[in-house]
Amino acid sequence: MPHNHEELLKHVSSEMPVDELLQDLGDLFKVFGDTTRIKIMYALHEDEMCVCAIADLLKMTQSAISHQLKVLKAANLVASRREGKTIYYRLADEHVKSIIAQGYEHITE
Amino acid sequence: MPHNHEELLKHVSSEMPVDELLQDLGDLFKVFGDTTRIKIMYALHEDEMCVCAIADLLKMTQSAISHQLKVLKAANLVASRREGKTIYYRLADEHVKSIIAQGYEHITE
DNA sequence: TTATCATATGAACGATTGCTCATATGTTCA
DNA sequence: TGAACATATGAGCAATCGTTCATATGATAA
Repeated sequence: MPHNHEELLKHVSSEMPVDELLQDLGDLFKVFGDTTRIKIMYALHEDEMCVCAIADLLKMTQSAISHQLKVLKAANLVASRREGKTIYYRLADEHVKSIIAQGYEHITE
Repeated sequence: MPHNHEELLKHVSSEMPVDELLQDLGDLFKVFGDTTRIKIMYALHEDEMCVCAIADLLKMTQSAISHQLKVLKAANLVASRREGKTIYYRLADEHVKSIIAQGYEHITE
């Protein structure tokens, strides 16, 4: 007969956040889970940059960068301001830096 | 003529980590970027659990959980110990908790 | 207005991902 | 040894993802 975890499950499931929140958490980290987006966030670490500067820096097309900035913005990880034709992007808040910093710590042990 | 960012790019690129590290960072967060894996890590937040208990908790097949645990283990996010037929998984270190906590803070503002 | 620069966006395509299903491996106990 | 349990794994498939390409939108200056 398979073994029993009723008590454990009762306790653990009472501590689990609701599904919607866990889904949102996954969706947030999914945004961090791409090298291009990580690079963009790293580039914005110190100062705002315009789209074409980011594209130059990463040696990628303007379109690809623009698509990814949209993803980052939808997740509230970057914000932007317009100045004439140019649009400058910056990190939206300090969470971005601390999440990346924690990840960095993990992989560099 | 397109506008110029030479100075900015020179500075920013000097501050960028090497590509391999940025790739590793992306790969790490990719692991966090799935609801099933987030749930598993949350379940292990307080105590170790065996595979079938996790499967019961999440109402998913043993196979699906086992596949995901392999991913988590490859990323050094969980560790395991055997006790007879049963294998117990636990969080590998405190980084898991702090990364999730930072993400949690971000989405709950 | 027209030309040019900066950025955004939609469709399409190849690559990756997460699950299922079937089966293999490993452990215990009779 | 054989049966039952716990877990792992490989193949296959649908769904998602990230890029490219073509084109649209928006702003500025002549």
